[in-house]
Amino acid sequence: MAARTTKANPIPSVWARRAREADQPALSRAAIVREAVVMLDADGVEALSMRKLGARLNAGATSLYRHVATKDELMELAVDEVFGEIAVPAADGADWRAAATEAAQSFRATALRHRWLSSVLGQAGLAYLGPNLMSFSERLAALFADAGFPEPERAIETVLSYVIGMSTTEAAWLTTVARSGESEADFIARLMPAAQQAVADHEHLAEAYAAEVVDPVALRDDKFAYGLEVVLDGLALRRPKAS
Amino acid sequence: MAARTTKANPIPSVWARRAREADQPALSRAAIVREAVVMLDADGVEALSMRKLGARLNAGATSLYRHVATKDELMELAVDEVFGEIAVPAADGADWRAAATEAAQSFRATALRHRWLSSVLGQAGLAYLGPNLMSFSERLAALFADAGFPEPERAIETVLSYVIGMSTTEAAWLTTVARSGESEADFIARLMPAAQQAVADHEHLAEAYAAEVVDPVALRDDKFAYGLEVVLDGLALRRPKAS
DNA sequence: CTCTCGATGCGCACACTGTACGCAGGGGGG
DNA sequence: CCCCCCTGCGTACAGTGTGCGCATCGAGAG
Repeated sequence: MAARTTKANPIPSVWARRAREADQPALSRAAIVREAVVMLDADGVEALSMRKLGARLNAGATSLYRHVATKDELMELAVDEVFGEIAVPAADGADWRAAATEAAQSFRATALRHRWLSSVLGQAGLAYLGPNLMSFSERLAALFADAGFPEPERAIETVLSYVIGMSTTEAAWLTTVARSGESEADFIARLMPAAQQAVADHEHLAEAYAAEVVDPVALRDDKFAYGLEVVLDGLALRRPKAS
Repeated sequence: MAARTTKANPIPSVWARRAREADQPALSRAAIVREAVVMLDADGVEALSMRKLGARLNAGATSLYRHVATKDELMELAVDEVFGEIAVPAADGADWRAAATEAAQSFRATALRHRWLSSVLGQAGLAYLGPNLMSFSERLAALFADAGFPEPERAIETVLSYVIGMSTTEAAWLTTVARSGESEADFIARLMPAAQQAVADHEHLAEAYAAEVVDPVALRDDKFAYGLEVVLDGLALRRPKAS
């Protein structure tokens, strides 16, 4: 029956001819990447499969491969996509510390908003050459060059390493918390007995674990800011004008 | 035919009864973890499967599950295993900078020797409570407490974040290089044209990419040492005795 | 000695993954 | 008008982690 059409339209030229294409902007690399980021944000890196992503876009899994060579390439694109969210202030020369702090905070916020980012970076690093990553680096370079650092890349790598390391640790922690389904404070409370026992015969650690955590979010904010100040102090010592 | 035995011994009580068990120490959690680390080192994190690991140990895939609850747990154990390789000097009070530097270098060396470490840390963080990770943390805490820092954890987290971030980036880069099959210098040489083109209209980046890389290994060593000095300088400013 | 029991290893099966391949259909250029 | 190329998809394959139940074996009880 109906030898011409395989299954979609029983009769050619009916009411809703290609109605789907009208409301869905078909399939495009941009739409795929956007939806992939949404899925990654929602359920983490192990929950993103080509089949599920295709289904979300009203498409078959293998259709995606017309726009994206491979899943790894998709991840590269997703990484570059979220790098576009990081705000690096333009170099205005005056207050490089404030600018660097703002950039670092923006990076951290992005990494915590997209908790899969760090783990993907760990597998592929910053070796990508995506446009957003490029302009991110360029703006950072401009900032530190403008501040008078003779080797801006060194400064960038130092502060970026700190920010990446701290954000990675935080993101991993928050992922663990999220998997438990509890609030961060509840999770900590439930974990405390086990942790204190594990730490019992390590005197310095026991001391560190003794304090009660009242506001975990503020505590993490503080830690990040503290370390950032340390790094920026160390860099300030190396800025020619200063000494 | 031989209704009793399914397939292994055609005749009971023959010459080589249980010969295999004699030379192979059976299967144990320790042996599994050890071999898993070997496989991870050799071919990276995506090449480790329970089937292949089982085969390497003359065992079936599912036999491993008698000793390890899940693959994730195996990875936790592997992480703790390699944390045992990191050498943190005992606190001797005098030269905390030298001790911290040694610990940081040892961490980096371990992370580069086991390049899968960073990517796993990105997925699970330092939330593990394994014994080696515990004593690693304890020794670090002792070191900084002995140096007179009032909040040793803050100092630890700062320097550790830097070290993790830098090591992660390096490990990811080295993994990319290794996949190409070329030496690091050759890979860089081959990449230069593409990189310089991608960087063409970013003036500060172009400047940074202009220099020729003659000894990539030494360059990476330098970068790491530079950033580490920056961080330690920043910490030194906060040590009570110093100011 | 026999009998039983707990620990260990393993084959099978299931649901799921990334992706190669070749076919169908529709829009744009000759 | 026809043709061709681009896009989407169904099928298929090799591989994954792991639950389940059975076979085996060493040790201890009678």
